[in-house]
Amino acid sequence: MTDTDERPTALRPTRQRLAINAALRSAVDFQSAQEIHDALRQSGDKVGLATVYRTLQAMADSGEVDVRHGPAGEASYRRCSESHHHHLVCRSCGRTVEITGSAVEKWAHSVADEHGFTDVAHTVELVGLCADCTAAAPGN
Amino acid sequence: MTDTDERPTALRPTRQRLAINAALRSAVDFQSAQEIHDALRQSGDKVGLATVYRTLQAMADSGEVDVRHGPAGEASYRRCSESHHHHLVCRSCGRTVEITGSAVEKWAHSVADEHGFTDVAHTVELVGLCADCTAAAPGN
DNA sequence: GGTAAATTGAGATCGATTCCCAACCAGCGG
DNA sequence: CCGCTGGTTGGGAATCGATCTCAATTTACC
Repeated sequence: MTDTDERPTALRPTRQRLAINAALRSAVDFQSAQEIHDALRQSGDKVGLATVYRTLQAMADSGEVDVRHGPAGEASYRRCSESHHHHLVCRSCGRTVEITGSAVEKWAHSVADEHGFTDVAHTVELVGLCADCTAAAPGN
Repeated sequence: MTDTDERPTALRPTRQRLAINAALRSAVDFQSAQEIHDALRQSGDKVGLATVYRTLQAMADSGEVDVRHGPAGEASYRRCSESHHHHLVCRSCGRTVEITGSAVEKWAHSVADEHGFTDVAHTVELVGLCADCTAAAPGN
């Protein structure tokens, strides 16, 4: 365990990774891994699909990007602000709003603490109908 | 195009559908389609996997159930309008504690309202290390 | 320049979900 | 009551996204 744990990111800044990062930067919306892969191809950067998935996953893991699942279950990625936040998603049009909720953070910590839990992470997702979709709602 | 309507579902209350509905009712948490299918089998109700998927999808579409996606991307279903409780899960031993948080409910509603969203549902999950696992935690 | 470890990528594989299509079942008009 | 009709079912094939395998390549570092 000498250097075992102090070696979290032996990540090399390879061209592929930089390209993926750039692709994420230039995108405004959530993109699926395949869309990114495709975009990369068109940019002239030859990157394997596996690499895209690996990199995206690593980035999601380190919190550099947000992951979201579409209706079909496929994951989409988008670079996000570094601060911890959650999402409010429209279940009809998919519009996404980043929200922060210090109240939730505190609540999560206190609840965890109350039960003796430590190192707690939390996932919060709000799903509803945005104003537009509410107005355009059929069955309503 | 003219399906909009007053004749949304010529859905027959078949035994399969009732069985699936019952399975959802007896479950407390989100269940994947396959889990439901499996549970149905054990209950003696022979229902095809395809039928489970179809029915679940129809129910999700009509808003009878909520859909959620796990880390692997698989969909899980839960009948909505039920007790809003959440889980505090130990990421090491899997111990689970059921928790409630009216504070979160309120927060969710106010945030949604703030952004013009309506009919908001929320998913909250806390993951951490329970007391025992914290004590036994390796190295760090 | 040379070596070891990280990284890549093409294709195989996996797992979840959907599609296909013939058998089925329920309601009902004859 | 009987057979017709259309929604429904279900087993397995087809899809499709995501992951894994593993040899070749690249990079870091000496």
